[in-house]
Amino acid sequence: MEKAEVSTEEEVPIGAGSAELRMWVRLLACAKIGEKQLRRRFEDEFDTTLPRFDVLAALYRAPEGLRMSALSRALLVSNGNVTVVVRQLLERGFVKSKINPADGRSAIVSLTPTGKRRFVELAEAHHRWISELFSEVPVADKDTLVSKLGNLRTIMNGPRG
Amino acid sequence: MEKAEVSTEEEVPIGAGSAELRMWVRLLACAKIGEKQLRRRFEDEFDTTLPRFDVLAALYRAPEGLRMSALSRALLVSNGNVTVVVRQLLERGFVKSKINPADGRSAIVSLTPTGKRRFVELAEAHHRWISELFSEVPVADKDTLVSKLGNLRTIMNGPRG
DNA sequence: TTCCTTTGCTTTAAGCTTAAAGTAAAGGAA
DNA sequence: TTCCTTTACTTTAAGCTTAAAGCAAAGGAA
Repeated sequence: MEKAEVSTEEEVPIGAGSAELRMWVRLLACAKIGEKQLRRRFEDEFDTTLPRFDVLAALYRAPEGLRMSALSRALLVSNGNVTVVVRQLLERGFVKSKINPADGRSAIVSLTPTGKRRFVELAEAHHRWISELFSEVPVADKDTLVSKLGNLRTIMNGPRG
Repeated sequence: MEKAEVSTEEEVPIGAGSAELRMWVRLLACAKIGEKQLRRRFEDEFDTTLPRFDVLAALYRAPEGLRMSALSRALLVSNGNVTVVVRQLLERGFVKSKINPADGRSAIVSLTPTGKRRFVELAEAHHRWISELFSEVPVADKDTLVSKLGNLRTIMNGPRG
């Protein structure tokens, strides 16, 4: 075969000229490339993962602890996923969990002293990797991207978010 | 309840003032929000997944077919992953695979006529969802982001990519 | 030919992720 | 009290993803 006419309107990659589509494809590519690097480095240098780091980071910013559902919302992942990742951190002694005295259904998760030290260690490396990854980006571009991506996120978080 | 919200950044954690870090956090948040929406819609409306769509898209742009390793490179995923997703599409009759006559180790994967029609259908919906998702973004911002994200991707794909 | 190395792909083990179903506490209403 | 609904979380089934190990063809070298 090899021929098999396409017949359906557009011959060339559908929607190739759309600014929205090109913006999305590029955004996604950047995110994937960066995530891939960070994943590999967390694995190689610290034997941990990005999701675990994300949980530690959220808890570091909340010294009083967070409920599971707050973690889920903050990290944009499902409840079930938080359960899994928090359990791994519990097993490693980086977080602790206690029943919410005000509501027997919910737990309050927070960092242990070991977990705090661990996060500081990971965060320094993380920051270093990010700086390195973007070291060749012109300062003006970084500022533009910080600003425009901030607006974009706000819009994407909107009603149809 | 209702309290316990976490601002996803600038709470004064480590490296809070860094433009690189803020850029990265925002980029990642946008990508996650968008992916979540697309995943749900592909599932709800077409009973398929984003990775399958990505493979169809790559093959649609290569009428002569692609080798597994070319797919892997194009989609930024591992070889093993391509094996899995291509198998699912084979089972559904959307792609076909033949041994590369020039090299008995490699296969050439390409769309079937059914697969072409399927992709056109999915791509139209995909384009519609993206347009909708970004409909409130000012045109100037879209253009800026297309441009700056293009540069960013080039840099990230660089030597330490 | 026989060996060795490289290359292309598949399989496997482990971990991430989600939606949906399940469990259980909370908070009322009757 | 008993029942009902909501809320918080966990479990499960299914699928994505990777790195590493494995297999087999290709392409030489001896």
